[in-house]
Amino acid sequence: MTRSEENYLKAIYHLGKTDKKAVATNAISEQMDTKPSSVTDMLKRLSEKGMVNYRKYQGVQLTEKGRSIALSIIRKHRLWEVFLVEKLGFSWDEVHEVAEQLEHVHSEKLIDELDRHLGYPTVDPHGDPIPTKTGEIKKSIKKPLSDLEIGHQGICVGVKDSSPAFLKFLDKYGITLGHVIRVIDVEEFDGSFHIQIEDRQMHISDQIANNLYIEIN
Amino acid sequence: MTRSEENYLKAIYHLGKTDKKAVATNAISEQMDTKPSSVTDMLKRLSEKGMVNYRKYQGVQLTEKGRSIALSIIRKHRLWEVFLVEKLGFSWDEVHEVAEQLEHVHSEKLIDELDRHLGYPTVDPHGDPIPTKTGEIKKSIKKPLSDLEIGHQGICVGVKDSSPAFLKFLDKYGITLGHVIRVIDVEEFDGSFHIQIEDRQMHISDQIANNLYIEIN
DNA sequence: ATATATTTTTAGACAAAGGTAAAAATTTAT
DNA sequence: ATAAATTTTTACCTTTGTCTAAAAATATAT
Repeated sequence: MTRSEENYLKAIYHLGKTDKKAVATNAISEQMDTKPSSVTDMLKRLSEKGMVNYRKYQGVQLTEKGRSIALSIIRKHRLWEVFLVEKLGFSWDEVHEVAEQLEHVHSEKLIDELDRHLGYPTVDPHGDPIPTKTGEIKKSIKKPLSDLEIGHQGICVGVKDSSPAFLKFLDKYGITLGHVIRVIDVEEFDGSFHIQIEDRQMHISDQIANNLYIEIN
Repeated sequence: MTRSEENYLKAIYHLGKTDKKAVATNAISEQMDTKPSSVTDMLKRLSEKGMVNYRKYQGVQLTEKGRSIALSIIRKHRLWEVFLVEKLGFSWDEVHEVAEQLEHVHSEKLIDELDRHLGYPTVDPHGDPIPTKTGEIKKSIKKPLSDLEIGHQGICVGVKDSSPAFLKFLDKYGITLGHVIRVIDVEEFDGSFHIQIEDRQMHISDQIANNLYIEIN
């Protein structure tokens, strides 16, 4: 497996994980920031290798083999993210780029020992589940705050849009990863949210609520 | 810098570090396990980029820029080796291959934090010095046991030939990395060594003595 | 249902990094 | 000082992974 092949498998996994339908060439090209023609080339290569089922003009789906490799890359990515945050003091929004590189280091022993070193974590710093060695993965229990019903609560684990402006907003109002957030009420006329965050209460727009990911237990 | 360019710079550094003369194309090709023609191509590329001084048929030398990059790769390689041994429980002879991959991960913050996490080590698990962030490196203080004078001692830090047969021999006689070894006497007629290792004494052939690296303080 | 728009594929090119085989330069040996 | 041997380079080919431009297939709209 080359690095590029691994990245394609990962992209196809992420694009296909919600519904079980085939993933479109253009969707992959957008996700990977390459041209559709390059994607077509790679899909043929991956198909040759038995990693995907590809039918011209119909999109692709991962085979069992492809899915298993994709999950092993995701496992590595998320374990490294935990390492960077827990051991090296990175903040949750700095880890992605570095983990993108570390995930391609090949060594079974390395990842097994890293897992042990970290105490066998089950989620990464963004609240996403870490696949097991055998490729099992818990369905993500993360959803936008805006999907919570009144009275329900969860832990703030991430953001959808991580623009500097939004991150600055969170900082300003003291909203941090790990905080417990409960929906107290939703305004009828503008869809804004009245929330309890730790020991205080505040109002946020539905746009903000839609960008905040909450983990429910 | 591509991965391949980084590997060439590292190879040229290692081949050139003893004497200050230019490094030959064939030497590089042997070290990197590629063909001389491929080396010539790469030397031209590196020369374009100002990493080496290259004169046709005369070999290459690193420029300041090239040397500095080579040292930063070596720094990363050795810090990762320390990490693998100290934190993940690898043995000193398992780390090389994995460190070869990790050394190409690009992130200044990553390596700074790793250095801190490891307590700013100065040597890797083989006793080789770790270059500083600014590219200074202590001359290696490692030499074969056979170079020690009678009465002198040092710490066993590695082997020259790491064949399984030799490693098995060391295991059998309980010679381990980190042991203090002192030369008690050298036999005139066969050059064999009488040594003190930790709390016991033993006899080893000059061939063995030549294969054991000792660090002197 | 046919025309238009969009998506996907093909064809052909390029750069990186490698390889072969032959030519050129350098070194060594007589 | 030549001849022979060795080293290095050149010229050209291969694979990976990308791109552009044009052609083909599919989807959408009137």
